[in-house]
Amino acid sequence: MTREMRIKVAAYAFEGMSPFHLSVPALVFGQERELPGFPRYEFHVFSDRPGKLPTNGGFAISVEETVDAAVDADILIVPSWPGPDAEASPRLLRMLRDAHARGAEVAGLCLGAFALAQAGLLDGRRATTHWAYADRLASDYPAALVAKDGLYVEQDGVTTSAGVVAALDCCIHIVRRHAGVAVARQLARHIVLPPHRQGGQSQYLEQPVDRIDERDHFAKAVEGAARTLDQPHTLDSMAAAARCIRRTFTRRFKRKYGVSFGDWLTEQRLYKARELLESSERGIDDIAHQCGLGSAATLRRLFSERFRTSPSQHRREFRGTAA
DNA sequence: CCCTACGACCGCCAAG
DNA sequence: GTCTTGGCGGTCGTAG
Repeated sequence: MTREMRIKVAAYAFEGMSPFHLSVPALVFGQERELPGFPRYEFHVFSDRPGKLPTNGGFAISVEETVDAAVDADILIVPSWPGPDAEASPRLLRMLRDAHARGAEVAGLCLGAFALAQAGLLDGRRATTHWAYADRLASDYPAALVAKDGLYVEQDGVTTSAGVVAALDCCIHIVRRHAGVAVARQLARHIVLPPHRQGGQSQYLEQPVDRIDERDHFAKAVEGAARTLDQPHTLDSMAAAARCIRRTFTRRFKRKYGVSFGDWLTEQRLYKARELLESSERGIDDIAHQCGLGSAATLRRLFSERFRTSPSQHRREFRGTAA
């Protein structure tokens, strides 16, 4: 994206929506910023029925543009959605499909994922939504690959984000795609947010339970593994720590976190590896061992599968453009 | 390329 | 009747 080009961002609004959801993209895309390299966004809010739109926040907003405002948008955002059963208008569905087909970014924040799903954009793609509705999304749209961990998920220009606050992480991610890591980090710093929060929404799900029940062996076992990623963790060792049989551990883990233990462990290790790549000068092999990934070869393979770039390339990009 | 060993994963069913 | 657990066994992916 060149600096002179205006990037048109269109966000969908509806009656009774939460004002917070709309203000997240507005915060990121809706104002000029002094940051060097920050793209010039042009922010539009549109609705099926323009006019005065009551929100659930006790005040109304005035929306002037119709769905047609999205016809040439570079980024199309559905910041929220009335509910899993709400049906998108044919025009909105067409806009979503067309936007994706012409290469525009499409994002569904929080329940907005349901609108994207209705448009068929989540078919065969990784996606997420508010944790309380993740099961619903998965069962209503079996073709969508619903991930229950992670704050947001992006594939092929289709981005969905988890709970309410993750929308901000998600919008910053979109900026990162357009303007690079450095600009995204500056932006994040400007609006007071760690440059890239990670850890998955599972932690929000589990924390209250963990605090209430101090003797929850299962939670302790998982926390222990997360703290000692450099060490090997097998299902047997985890089961022993959780005081149950292996099969019970895998079953409980899958139910609580939505992914298998192995996949979760690898994910945690890759996050740690990326963190070390960014914040230390250690060699790749050293980092691989620190993260329990065994060897540099394994780290390279998994890293590129997960982040679509090599460890050294990631480090170079992060350094090269860092502010 | 195949083969083997091993661990992870998960469907299934019986028992509590 | 239901929910969870223990346990079996088959399949799959990976390392060597």
